[in-house]
Amino acid sequence: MSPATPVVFIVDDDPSICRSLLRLVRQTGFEGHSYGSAEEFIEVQKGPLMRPACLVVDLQMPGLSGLELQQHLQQGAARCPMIFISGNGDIPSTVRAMKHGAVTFLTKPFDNADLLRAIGEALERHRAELSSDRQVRQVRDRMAELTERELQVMSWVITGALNKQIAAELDIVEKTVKVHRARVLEKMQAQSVAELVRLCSLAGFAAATSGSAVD
Amino acid sequence: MSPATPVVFIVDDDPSICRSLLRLVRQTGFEGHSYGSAEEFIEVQKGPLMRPACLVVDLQMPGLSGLELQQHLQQGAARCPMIFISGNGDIPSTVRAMKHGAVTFLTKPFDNADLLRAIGEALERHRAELSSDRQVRQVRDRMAELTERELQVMSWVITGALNKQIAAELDIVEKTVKVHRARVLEKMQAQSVAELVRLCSLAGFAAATSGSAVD
DNA sequence: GCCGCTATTGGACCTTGGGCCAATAGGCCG
DNA sequence: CGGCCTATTGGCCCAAGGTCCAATAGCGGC
Repeated sequence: MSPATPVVFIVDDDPSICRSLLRLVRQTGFEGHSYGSAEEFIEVQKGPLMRPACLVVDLQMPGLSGLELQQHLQQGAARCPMIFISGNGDIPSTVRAMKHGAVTFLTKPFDNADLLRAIGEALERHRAELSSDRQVRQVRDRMAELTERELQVMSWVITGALNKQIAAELDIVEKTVKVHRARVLEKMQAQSVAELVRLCSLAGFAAATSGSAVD
Repeated sequence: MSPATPVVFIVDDDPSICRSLLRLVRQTGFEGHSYGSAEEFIEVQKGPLMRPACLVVDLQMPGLSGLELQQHLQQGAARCPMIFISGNGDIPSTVRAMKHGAVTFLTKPFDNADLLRAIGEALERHRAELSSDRQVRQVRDRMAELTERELQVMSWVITGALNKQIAAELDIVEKTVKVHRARVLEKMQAQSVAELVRLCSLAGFAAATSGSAVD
């Protein structure tokens, strides 16, 4: 929850653009780093980002293009919102970038205020994403400590099934279910079934074959 | 769940485009309707859409533009995915359309296959949206039947609070909480607290001041 | 004033959940 | 082979949830 300074990464093959943008973001109070190519950025920024960040990237560059960089990052660890800038971008590129989650697509020459607005939005988006990811990871970590049996029991508990029903389902005695259930709540650090349900839904953990009340 | 034929609305001020697109979508097996202006479409399509639908709309039109139509629909009942087509669209328009949820933005002349692909995606998206909306509406309807007191009790029940705690919180006797709790489960058609939690989270109903296990 | 809805409470009774202590059995590792 | 972990079960007991029947009180409407 530490308010680490947001960082803005700039990827452009034109050094003068890099310098100019760096100056702008630093003046605004962000940390800034620039890279002359997508490959260079990928090389340097391998691990997952631990603080709010965003990318300002040129569409056309020698080597990997902005769109290719976007695609590359989406399946990597260093995902973060991207802002595209381009001197002569086209609509198909814009559509593709936006469909893949770009914050915006600016055409040169652009207004500094527009870029800063976009950066603000990107950082905010990333902040929310990081926070959500942290929660999910935390829940997943706890879930990883469960034994296979406990996982099975949990998947039934969160459907609202009674211990008796779970016991029948797993072909064990009700007493055993109680033991597992208790350990599940303990390991998951949930004070109640309601909270357990919440945690599981947060982590995208599906309940066992349950009948939902809504079609 | 009836597999009603999907419908494609076409909004373009050029009658020949309308005719041509209508022919295309009808040939493909969809129902098609065309309108010569955004206003005309708005006038005809007031109520909420009950089956998969999408809009193919020209960016520039006399009167309301495609973007303005998009904005208008977003706060109305007849929301549905939009596909923009334009002879001379620009990147800012594209960005704006995409940020507001457009499926894609095609430039004339475009490939029929591209349009059909986009229509397919739009209809699929709308199908999912309709299904999700239906669920939410169903839960909301049930919730609307709850008395104020029952609503209060529910908001505590889904935090996992004990009847005793809820009683203290609302300054009533535990017995009363049990009565409300039972009526809540009945009215919400939930077989268990777990299911109730799920329903509430689906409908975006927040729990009472609860302490979550995740920060 | 009577009726219906809602909120509230009481009591009796049964079912469930959960904690505590203890024990057996299989599998894995040093 | 003796620990350690996991799964499993038993008994005992208490707390909490759920159900049925019943009753009082306030409030708006006919």
